[in-house]
This record gives sequence, C-alpha cells and structure tokens, in this order.
Amino acid sequence: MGRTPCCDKKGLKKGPWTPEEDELLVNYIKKNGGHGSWRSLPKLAGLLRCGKSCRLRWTNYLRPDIKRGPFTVEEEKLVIQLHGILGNRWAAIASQLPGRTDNEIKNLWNTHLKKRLLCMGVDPQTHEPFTSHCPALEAPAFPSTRHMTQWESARLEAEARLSRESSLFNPSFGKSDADFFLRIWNSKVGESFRKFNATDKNTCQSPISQGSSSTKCGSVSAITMEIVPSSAGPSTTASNQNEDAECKSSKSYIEDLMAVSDSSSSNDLELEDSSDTALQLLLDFPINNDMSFLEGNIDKYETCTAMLAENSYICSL
DNA sequence: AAGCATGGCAACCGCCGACGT
DNA sequence: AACGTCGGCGGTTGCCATGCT
Repeated sequence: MGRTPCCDKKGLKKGPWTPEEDELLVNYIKKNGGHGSWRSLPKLAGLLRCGKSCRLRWTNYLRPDIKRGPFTVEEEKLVIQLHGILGNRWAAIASQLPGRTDNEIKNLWNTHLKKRLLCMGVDPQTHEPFTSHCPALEAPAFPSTRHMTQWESARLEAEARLSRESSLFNPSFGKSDADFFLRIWNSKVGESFRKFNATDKNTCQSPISQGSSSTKCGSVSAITMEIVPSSAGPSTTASNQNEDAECKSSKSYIEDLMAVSDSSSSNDLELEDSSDTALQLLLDFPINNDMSFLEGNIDKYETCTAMLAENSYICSL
C-alpha cells in the first residue's frame, strides 16, 4: 500500500550547501523548466541530498525571484500588520511580500520585530499590551499601553465584524477571519485600502468615504493612538486630559461599526455593496492606524533595554 | 591578541493535510 | 478504508560573523 519510501537518508549529505551543489540544482531546474518531483530531483540532478533539502534550498535561497537585502520600513510595517491578523503563519505573510520567503520573515520577526514590540510594551504573540507579567512595561512606564487597550477593544470588535461580514461577502467561504482578510487584502478593495493608507490617511479622503453616506474617517482619526515615547515618563497630565475624549471616540467607533453591521444584515446585499462594506471595514480596521509609532520608538529600544536591565526586570514570555 | 557573548541567518526537524496506492 | 508518501509549514538549532571585555 501507499507509495514507495521517500528516500533512503543513509549517505545523504547535510549541512551548508556548496556553490557546486547550488549550481547543480539551479542547472537542473532551469534545464527541466521546473523542479518536477522533489523526491526524484536529487538523483536526477546528481545531488547527494534529500528532496526536502533541495526544495528548501531552492525556495529559500536559489529561486530567481528572491529579493535580497534588508527589509524596508514599509515591509516591516506590513509584516507587523499581517502578523497581527495572521499570527505565526509565515507562509501566508510571505505571500504578501513579493520576493521574501517565509523563513526570511520568520527570522526578521524573531530577531528584530519581536524585540521591538516587546520594547513597546506589546505582546508580540497577541499584539496586546502587557499586563502584570512585565512590571517594567506596565502603563505607568508606558502610557501608550492604556491607549492601546482601548485601541485593542476596537480592533477585536472589527475582527468580529469581519467575521460576520465574511458570510455575507461570500457564503461559500468558510475559512478563518485571517483567510478572509487576505482575500480582501489581495482584492481591488485591498489595493484601494493600501493606496489610501499610504497616501491619504492624513487628509481623511478615502476613496470610498467620499461617496458613501457615512464616513468612518472621523472615528478612525479620533481613535488613532498618540504613542508617547517611553522616555516621557509616567502618565502625563496631557494624556489624562485626553482620556475621556478618547474613550468617547472609541465608543463612537464601535457604535459606528455596529450601525454598519445592523444595516448590512437587514438589507439584501449585492456583491458591490459588500465590496464597499469590505473596503470600509478595511478603512476602519485598526491596523489602519499609523504604525509610525514603531519607527518613532526604534531608537528607544536600546534605552528601553538598558532600563530593563537596570531595574532587573525579567519578562516571562 | 584571545576569549567570550551576542545576533543573524541558513538549514534541519517534526508535524500535518492532501493525495496516491 | 487504511496506510504511506509528498509537499508545505512552523519551530528550533547550530554555525558564523561581529562586537565587547
């Protein structure tokens, strides 16, 4: 029963690839117009490797469309945003960054972005602010975390909203919210969203808001966090004064979301309407919030690390 | 200059879903 | 239906380069 055994691992080479091996693999794939069966490839190409090793080498290193060089700020932002939605689904995240491999993104996350979020007082796994697990990163030292809690509430609401919308948008689509998000992300709707996010977020002129009956721009702007650098110290007077207004904004944001939900569920939705709604959801989606706070705090990383060391705080991850 | 610590990254390992027999 | 492989994926490891003492 079943197929014949994959490959006899005895005598197969492991470890780093030599230039000669790379050449053999590349030449074989070029010559045959593709890799074909990975299982039979090593033998046909004259390699003493298992098919799995060949596949990994090709997809992570030798593929001609691999983008070399450091990640741009935009790419890093995108990785953080997508990780917030998709979690550790590196392949799914990589599919949104042309030329980048899942391994590369995974390494980027584990070596850079995770630390950066930790420094920001954000749990890199849940993207939620830390609570009592890490005293050094609690609200007093990081006033921004209070804002982020409010922000997170709105985000969760929007995720729930997305989930509900998914069944209206495409009833046959029964996968996760994350998958639904990717579908929108890759659609023209998502394209519009990204363009708006990149160019028009400051002017509040979303392509759809201009034509729709009710704009969510106001609430989006209102809820946008003001990230205070950690060096600003414990909660400032200004942030206290703004707290009420921010809470109200959060409330109105959620009310807006619910209003959209009610209207959409009570009407007969045509595809175009759903697309508009989907775009609006993307515009409302809290990842739309400017991630520049990360840039602004990159420089704070070393300071933060020093502070943590100085206070002998140990964060349990 | 030597030894040690740290960070970055390529590669391996093990698991899982899809699919062939 | 059961078994086994393939291909893909995420987690982890180990090597190497660099910086620090």
